[in-house]
Amino acid sequence: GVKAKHGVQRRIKKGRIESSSHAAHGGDDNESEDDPDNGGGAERQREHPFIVTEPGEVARGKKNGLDYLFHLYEQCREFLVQVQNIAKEKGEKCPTKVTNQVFRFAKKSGASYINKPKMRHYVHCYALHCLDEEGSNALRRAYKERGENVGAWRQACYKPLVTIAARQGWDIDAIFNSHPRLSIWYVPTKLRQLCHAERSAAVAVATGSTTVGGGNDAGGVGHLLF
Amino acid sequence: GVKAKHGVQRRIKKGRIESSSHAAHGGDDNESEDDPDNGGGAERQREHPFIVTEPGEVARGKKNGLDYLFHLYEQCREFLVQVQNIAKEKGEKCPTKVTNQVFRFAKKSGASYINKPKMRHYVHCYALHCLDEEGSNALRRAYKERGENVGAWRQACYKPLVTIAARQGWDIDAIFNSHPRLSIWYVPTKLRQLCHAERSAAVAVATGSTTVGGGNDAGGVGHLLF
DNA sequence: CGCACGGGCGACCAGCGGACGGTGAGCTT
DNA sequence: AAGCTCACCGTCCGCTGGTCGCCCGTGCG
Repeated sequence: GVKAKHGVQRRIKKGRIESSSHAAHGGDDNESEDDPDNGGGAERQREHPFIVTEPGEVARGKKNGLDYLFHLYEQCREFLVQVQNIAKEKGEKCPTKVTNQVFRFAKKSGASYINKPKMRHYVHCYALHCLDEEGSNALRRAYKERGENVGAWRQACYKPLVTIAARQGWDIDAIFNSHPRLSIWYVPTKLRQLCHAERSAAVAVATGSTTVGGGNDAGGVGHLLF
Repeated sequence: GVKAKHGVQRRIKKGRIESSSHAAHGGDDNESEDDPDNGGGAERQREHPFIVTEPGEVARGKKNGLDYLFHLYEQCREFLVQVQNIAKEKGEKCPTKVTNQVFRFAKKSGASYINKPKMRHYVHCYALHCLDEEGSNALRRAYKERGENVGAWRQACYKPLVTIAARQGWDIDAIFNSHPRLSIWYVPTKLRQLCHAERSAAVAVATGSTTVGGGNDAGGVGHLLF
C-alpha cells in the first residue's frame, strides 16, 4: 500500500555531537553574527529551515529561501559530473543519477549542508521549477502572500506536475528523463503514485465507469489524499 | 583491486532438498529417458552443463548447447518486457535492465532453469553473439574443433569484445546501451576492467611512456590477467 | 563401477534507494 | 522566558547488484 510500514519499526536516537569542519553555506548570505553560541569550535549543526520566498528574494533572519534550495540541486549536478569523470577515468561504473556515492562525495568535498533526505524531500519542487518556471514562480508568490509554510507549498507543488504529466501521456518518468537537469533525479514515489491515481481516474471518466471520482476537469487532483 | 575479497568470507552450505515443480526445459530437446532415477516425482535439480557447440548444432548426451544458452537471454528479455508492462500498468518503477525482480518473475512463471548467477556468468558471451555474430560463430567452431571446454571458450570471448571496444573509443557501456538486445544487461565488471586496462596500455604506447606492456597490435589482450 | 574434473547456482555481502519521526531551532506570546 | 510549532537530517530497512565456491552431475578408464 501507499503508506505501508516496513516489517519492523524501531527508531531509537543516540545523542548527537558533530565535529565536521567546513564553513561554506552557499546561496543566501544570512550569516548573522548575533548568535551568542557561535564562538568556539562548534559549527552550525543544522541548516536554517526554508521559507517560501519569491524568485530573487533573499530570506530574512535565520531562514533560507527557495532560490537557495534550487541552487543546491545545481550543486548536486556538478558533484555528479565530477563523480562521473572520476569513474570514467578509473574505468568504473558511471552513475547516471544522484546516488549515495554522489552525496558522499559532496560531503567529502565540504558541502556538508547537502544531504540525501533533504534533496529527495524537495525533488518534485525542483522538478516544477525546471519544467514550468513561470508556474513555479507564481505558486511561490501565491503561497508567500498567503503566509503559508514550506510544508504547504511543498504539497502544492504536486498538483501542477500532475497536470503537466496529463498533457504528456502520464509518463512522469519520460518527463524527468527528457529534461537535462531533471534526468539525474529519481522520480519521487509519491509523485508517481499521484500521476497513476489521476490517470486511472481520468480513464474511468472517459470510460464511463460508475465508481468514485467526481467530474474533475483537466488538472484537478481534487480529493486525492497525499 | 580486481579480485579483492569482501571484508569477511563465510560460505557454509546447508543440505539441499528441492521441491519445485515444473517441466519446461526450452531450446534443445535432449530429454533422454534413459536415466533410471527419473521416474518418481523428482525433477531435474540442475541444468545440464553447457558444451561448446557450433551454430545450429544440438548438444548430445546430458549437455546443453550454446544456441540454447543464447536462447535463455532472449527469454529473459521477454520476461523483462512483461515485468515492464505490469509495472507501467500499476504505476510503479519500471526496470530498464534485467534485475532481481525479473529473475524472480521468471522463476514464478515456471522458468526455474533461469537464474541470476548463470545469466551474469555468460553475459559477455551473449554480447559477442549480438555484436559480431560471425566472429562469435567462428570462435565457437574453433573452440569446438580444439576440444576446449566451456570455461576456456567463455574466457576467450573477452578478447574480441575488447577489440570491438577499442574501435568504438573504449566505451563499453555505450556499446551495450546502443544495442537493443544488449542494453538490458549490465556490463560485466571483468569486461569493463579489461577494456580499461587495454585502453591504459594503448594510451601508454601512444604516449611513449616507459612502463610495462609490449607492442601488441590492435586487439591483443595478451598478457593481461583474467 | 569409482574417481576426478569442472561448472551450476544457492547463498552471502556491502551498499543502495527509500522512508520516518525525534530533536531542537526558531518564532510568537 | 516559556511554549509550541514544524522541518532537518540521522538512522533505519527491505532489497539490490554482484560474487564465490560447495556440491554434485558427468564422462572416462
